[in-house]
Amino acid sequence: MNEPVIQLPEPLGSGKRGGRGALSGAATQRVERPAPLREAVHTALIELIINGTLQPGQHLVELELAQYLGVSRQPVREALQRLQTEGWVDLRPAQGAFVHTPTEEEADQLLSVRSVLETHSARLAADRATEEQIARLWELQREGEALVEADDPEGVTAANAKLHAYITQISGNAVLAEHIALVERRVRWYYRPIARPRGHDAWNEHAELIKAIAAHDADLASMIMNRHTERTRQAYHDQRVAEASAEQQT
Amino acid sequence: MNEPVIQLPEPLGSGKRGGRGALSGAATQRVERPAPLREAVHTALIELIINGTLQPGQHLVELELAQYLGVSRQPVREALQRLQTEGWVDLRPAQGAFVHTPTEEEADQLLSVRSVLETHSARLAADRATEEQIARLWELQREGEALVEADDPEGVTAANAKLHAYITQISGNAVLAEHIALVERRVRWYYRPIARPRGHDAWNEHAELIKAIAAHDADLASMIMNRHTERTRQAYHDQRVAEASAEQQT
DNA sequence: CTGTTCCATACTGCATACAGTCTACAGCGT
DNA sequence: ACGCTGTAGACTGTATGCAGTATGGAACAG
Repeated sequence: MNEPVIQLPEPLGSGKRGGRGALSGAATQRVERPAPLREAVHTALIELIINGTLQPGQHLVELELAQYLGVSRQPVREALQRLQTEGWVDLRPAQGAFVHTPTEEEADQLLSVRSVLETHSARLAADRATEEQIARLWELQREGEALVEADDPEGVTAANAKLHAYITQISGNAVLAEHIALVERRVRWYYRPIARPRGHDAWNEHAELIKAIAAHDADLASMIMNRHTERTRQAYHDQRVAEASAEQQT
Repeated sequence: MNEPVIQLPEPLGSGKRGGRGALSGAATQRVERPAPLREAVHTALIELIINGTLQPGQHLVELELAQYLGVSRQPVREALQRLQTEGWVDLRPAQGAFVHTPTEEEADQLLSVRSVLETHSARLAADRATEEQIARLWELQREGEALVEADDPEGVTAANAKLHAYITQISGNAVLAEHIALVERRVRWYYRPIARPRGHDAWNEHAELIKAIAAHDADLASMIMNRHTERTRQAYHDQRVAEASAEQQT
């Protein structure tokens, strides 16, 4: 009825019935549990949603996904469960899974929550950062700046995520990190249609932030991060508005 | 091997094979989707974990749970998936589900995250609260105070949760509400062993908070909520310390 | 031509079946 | 006595089967 016409690099459950990963033989010293198929399916589906292969609102038929990914319905269902709690799909009883449709309001709320969490993370990071970690921050900063110069939006986005993730790591609060990661991925998705990341100014703000962390000035770091994330949120807003008015003129 | 010896009020999937809820017949105008079994299982398991029937570290054997709840392994597995992403259980590949073991560190991190989120929620609520909502807040406040007077710890805890939840609702940020709810339930669990909620002083703080919200003073409301949640965190800490030293003397 | 009813089909939700892996214990060797 | 190896049982991970419901379209009435 529908026609996904989606291409997969490799069939996830590669032939073998037992479905154990290809690396079963390599008996490295570590116990190295073979990752269950559901994990792979989960990852694959997020990727498909983020890159737009699976469009918002689209009905995800379990059997189709299963065949496409080369597994049975079972792992697919389990992955869908998790995707629902993470906000990627909506499970409507007796109807199945639908790719979640992000609303403008929800995007704003996500950015707001992210702002709060990241601000707290910056505060904690300023308290705890070691010299070594600060050095690493400057390293990430230089990498980011280089990518801005090279005008590589994809790279800049990745570098940005990396820097923020590292700050979160420094903060030493795993629960906080989990929640940020959850929000972060969804933001990245919502954000995608209007992709173009902020350039020089964002990274200037990063530099300020790192300075504050290096000085262990928690209040300042927190303040800068708050301003930083709120600006991203504003940029999102402006873009939407611009988009809307552009649409009017068409 | 193990002996859960747990008693269930009623068999979840009550006989009927199709497993549809008992309210299938009542054809009210609304479409009233029959809630899937996995939902019921999910709720039931959280309850069992919170009330201590399922102890931290315990191995959850799917078949046992299934039989106990009167369903098959399938809905149990799906519920476990969700429980994992929500932090209630750990799924070890090829070994199964184990009730998550809360560490002291993790509890502190959760309280910290909750504090940040609730603080933000209070700020937003102060901005948006309507007269009607404020009236409702005072109502909840009175209920809570009454329960404190009546020395009903269970009731106080519930009233507390209700008040906080309502503030979150007023804030109008659904994403924020989700995250708070996620953290909240785990906190309640971790907190349980040292249950006794703070009494009068907590509710005095609530009153101050509601006043600030009623005055639409976002900064003040935010400040009060921050102090309030941090105190709860401190209370948790003190209790742990007291416990530890008490144990020493034994 | 429009609106309604009925039916076929597709898909979900749940249950069951099967294959592979982990664990513990018995038996053997040292 | 102690450690190693082999084997049986238990449990997970995955696949398949089955019943019930939602949906779209055809047939029919107005």
